[in-house]
Amino acid sequence: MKDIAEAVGVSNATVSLVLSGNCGTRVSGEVKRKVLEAAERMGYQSNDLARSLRIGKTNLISVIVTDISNDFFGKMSFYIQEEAKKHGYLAITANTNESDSELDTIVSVLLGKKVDGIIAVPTRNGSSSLRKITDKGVPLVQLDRFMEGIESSYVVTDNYKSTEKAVEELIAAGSRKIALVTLNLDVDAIRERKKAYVDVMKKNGLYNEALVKQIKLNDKKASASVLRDIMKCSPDAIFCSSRRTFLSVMENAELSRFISENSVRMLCFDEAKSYKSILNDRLWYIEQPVEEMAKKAFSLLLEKMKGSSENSGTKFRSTLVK
Amino acid sequence: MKDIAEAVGVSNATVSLVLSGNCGTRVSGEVKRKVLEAAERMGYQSNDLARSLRIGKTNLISVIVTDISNDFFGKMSFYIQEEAKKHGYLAITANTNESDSELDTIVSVLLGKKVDGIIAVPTRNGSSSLRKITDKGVPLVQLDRFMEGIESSYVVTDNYKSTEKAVEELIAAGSRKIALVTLNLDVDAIRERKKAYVDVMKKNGLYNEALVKQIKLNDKKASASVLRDIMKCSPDAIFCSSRRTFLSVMENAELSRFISENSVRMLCFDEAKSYKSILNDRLWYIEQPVEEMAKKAFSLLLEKMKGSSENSGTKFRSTLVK
DNA sequence: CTGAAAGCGCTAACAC
DNA sequence: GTGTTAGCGCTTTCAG
Repeated sequence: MKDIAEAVGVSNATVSLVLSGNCGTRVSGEVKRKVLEAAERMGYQSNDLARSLRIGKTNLISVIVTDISNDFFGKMSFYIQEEAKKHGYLAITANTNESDSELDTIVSVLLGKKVDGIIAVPTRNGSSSLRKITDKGVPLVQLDRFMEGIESSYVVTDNYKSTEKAVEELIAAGSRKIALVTLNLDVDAIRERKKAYVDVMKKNGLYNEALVKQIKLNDKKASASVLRDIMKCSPDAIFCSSRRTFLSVMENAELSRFISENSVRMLCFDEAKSYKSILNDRLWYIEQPVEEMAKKAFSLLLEKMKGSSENSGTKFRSTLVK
Repeated sequence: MKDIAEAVGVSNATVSLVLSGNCGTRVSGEVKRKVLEAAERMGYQSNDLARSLRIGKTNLISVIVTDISNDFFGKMSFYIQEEAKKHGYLAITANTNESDSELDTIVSVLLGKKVDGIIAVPTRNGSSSLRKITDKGVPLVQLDRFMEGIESSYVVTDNYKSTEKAVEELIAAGSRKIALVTLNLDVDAIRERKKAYVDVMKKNGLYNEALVKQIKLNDKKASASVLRDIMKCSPDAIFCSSRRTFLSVMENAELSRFISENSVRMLCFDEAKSYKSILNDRLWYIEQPVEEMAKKAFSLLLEKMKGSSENSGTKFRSTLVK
């Protein structure tokens, strides 16, 4: 910038005014043209570090998810990024892999980078990390899951109701022995889905503990044996309470064969479109409105970044795709 | 930091020395302890903007890919991030969606953020954007594809040889009418895969132009009709020259049924493990050594960030998984 | 062992 | 319309 100022023969300040576009009529057209020309010619590249340091704003936000390889979060972060871009923000995605400690280090890094706001999927015991964010006065929006007692807005889906409806329809369609495959992940979203399943099954006199299977996040061997057990109780339908469990089921060769040979109905909590071509009508899935959720999450964050201290939450309704 | 200095009763400089860990014996144990205690108590959070501005280093690198929803690039960026973390860098991933102009704006943003280095998958006509990076003296490593005339190291796989071998084995296994499904994407990697296929087919007197199909990146309708055409020539094997084309094929209900009913062999350039449970032995895929590539890419970048002006390239060998 | 002070590149009063 | 200047929070010589 200094170089440009010298080259054109004006002051630093003038150059800054022109380049940052904050110069209404303050700078003469002549000078303006010269400055822009020189900047172009000299390949000027602004320095955001200095700028952000000075103005106290980075135009950087971050979305922290628990599993970036999960398409739901992949899409979510994609849409948030798009939305952020529209408003002049850069959104970077970070991945905790469901680990509290990783969440904590990520939060530290982000606070160091002076992000203007954070959209985060809380991990099981991540509340202290989240509190670090709000303590620093950095705007926060919780996504997909909700932790009480944190000064933040949130965006979630109605896990209980969506599951309830889907399982009821499964029963209405004739399924009786509906197995549940869930995850050893103690967060509200997963808990609610299980609860809805249990409630509906009990209400219909179909509940049987043997039908409930839990697979372990980081223990493939144990999970494989759990999956084999499913076949033993010969279910006529399997409800996978997350995409992760659904994929585990489908990628298990034995179980996958069992499903197609016995025309077992599948219900997946989360979009599973690509499997429609194999399972056809026997696959139903619960689709969350990812794009709207992303937009909402960003707009809530934006409000807070603009200075609102109000916290609000939105619970979205999912749809059952048959 | 100023607050800590005041609280403890020492100077700014001393606090900085302690907190940044650059204080061998320079600071007395007593003072050191006090400073650390005060920092903890007051919830000190360092400001990377100021620090980076001062030392001229951000410890931030970026990996620019063309399609983050593609698992190959997803894993790649994951492994690069892991590797970066080990060396004290934060790696952020950006997505060009194969667009030259998006690449260009991303590069501008990153240069503004003063990243210490960039690992990028070039888009078709992205050379001018890449040159902006090198012109600023920012270390660059090209990934997956290679563009001549850019001052950078690179990491790619041997697309030609891997394809050649795989198609030859397909023929050895008895396939005669091997269809090729490729993409309208004019980059070296895709071109080489096609060339290898054509060469091998011709060498074996099996080449037939009707077996070569090209689907369009952003035109689902046109692609669907192309896919239907494949069935007309009743191939006994289909070689998909990218994961993207493979998924298009598998997600097309008609074609997918055709494949299973006629026991068509499938060959996919890229890992496609999850489809093994459906296609079993009839699916072969070419697996690129993602993790090693990621590590190599980062280590090449690291060398350049440490000041080496040498450019080197590595071509990895893929393996055929049956 | 510790403090004073300059300066990274930029912006925004305020002065002219 | 344009220039001068202070200062964002930190590091790092150089003096003491």
